[in-house]
Amino acid sequence: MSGEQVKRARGRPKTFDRDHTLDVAVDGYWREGIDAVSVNEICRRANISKPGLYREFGSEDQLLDAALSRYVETVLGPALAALTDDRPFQQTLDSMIEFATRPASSESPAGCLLAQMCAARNHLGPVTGDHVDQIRREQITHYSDWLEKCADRGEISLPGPIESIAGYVDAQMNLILNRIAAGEDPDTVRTHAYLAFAILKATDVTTPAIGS
Amino acid sequence: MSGEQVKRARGRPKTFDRDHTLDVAVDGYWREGIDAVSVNEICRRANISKPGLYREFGSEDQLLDAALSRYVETVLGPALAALTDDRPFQQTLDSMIEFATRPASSESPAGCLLAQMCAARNHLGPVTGDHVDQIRREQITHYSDWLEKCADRGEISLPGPIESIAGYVDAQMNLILNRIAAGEDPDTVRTHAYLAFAILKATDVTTPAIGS
DNA sequence: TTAATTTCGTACCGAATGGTATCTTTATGG
DNA sequence: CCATAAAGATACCATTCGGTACGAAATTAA
Repeated sequence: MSGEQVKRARGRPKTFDRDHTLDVAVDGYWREGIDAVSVNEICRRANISKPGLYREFGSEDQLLDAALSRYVETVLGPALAALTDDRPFQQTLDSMIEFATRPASSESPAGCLLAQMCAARNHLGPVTGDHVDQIRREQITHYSDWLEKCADRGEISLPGPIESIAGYVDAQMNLILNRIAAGEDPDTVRTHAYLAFAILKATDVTTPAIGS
Repeated sequence: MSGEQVKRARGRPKTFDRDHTLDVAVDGYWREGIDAVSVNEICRRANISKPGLYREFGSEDQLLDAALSRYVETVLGPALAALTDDRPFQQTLDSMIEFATRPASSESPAGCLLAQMCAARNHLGPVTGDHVDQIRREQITHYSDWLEKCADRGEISLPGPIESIAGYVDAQMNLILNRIAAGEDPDTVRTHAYLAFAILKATDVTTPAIGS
């Protein structure tokens, strides 16, 4: 048996279910929108007391931050793992788009909590806001690495600096996710997605320099 | 001249300044976000009483609807007029993108109130919601007409049914507007915008080269 | 003047919000 | 067995929200 016989802390044993609370919070924020779910409502759904929640998380901002962390761990991280599988570009792109255009189900809501937070960046508290910025930077880096490998393999051509293209990919993915979350037709959004990513396949490019 | 000597209505003369109130509402919703400006706040800023506002508009939903109407009349309509000027495709596109990526100024906020409402479609009341849907359909029709003319002139090639491409253009314009509203760098957004619209110029599709 | 009519705005409503003060409960340490 | 400590939750706080009851004010019609 594990020597995990931890010396209990001094006072009354904690019964607060952090995991369940975060599950409830993530699901609510993701499915109905951040602004549409109050702290009170989360307490009601998770069947916990408000002071209990505040003892655990400190503030609404920090609760949102914790929910984002959990979302990244359980949903976004696994999904982005597809980028490092070194499969052919088209295969990876297909699975990314297929994943992003999945409509809401009883298991997981449509869209993406992070994309939603990006869109509402202005309304976020300082903690969550900084966290979102950081995650997004990391995400763009992931896209950048992915694109670089595909370009090295000659599977795509980059019509611009790779950081810029990675930012483009990120923006387009967020667009897809938020359109799906808004209830738009998945087929339409998929078609538009392939249009937007077609610029990576155009092998004839000599892109006319744009802008100044 | 003016036989405008209107017989005054029966009771106390109205002093409610509808125009000014709508100016205040549009500016607030547009600049700070719909959810970030309450009815109370609009009353405060417009220096009107709340019952006065409710007597004029009926409900928050209807106030938002009236604000949208005003926005379309004074901002969106004039801006979309560029689509019917029959200028060369590239010129029209340039001015559209230039207009959409204009950062916030003291005169007009960044982004677009309609694009903002589209993104928050779920949180809108029934009146405003239906109105947004209708305006968006009209807008896509405008894009469709514009694209059709440009295609007829051989200035662009359409990589799909025109309704689909018009929807793509609409989605991309909304993306641009909302990124600018979120405070992103205009140059970056512009670069990405030209990437997204590059699919219309792809002359690799055996397009009869224009004018040699 | 007086009655009818219309608009005005103060002052209020109940509900919901994010956040806490405080007392009770349950544990450990001496 | 009592003190200390931690976590429990009820019941409350001030504020804001969208929305309204209602009497005062201002006008026309008689």
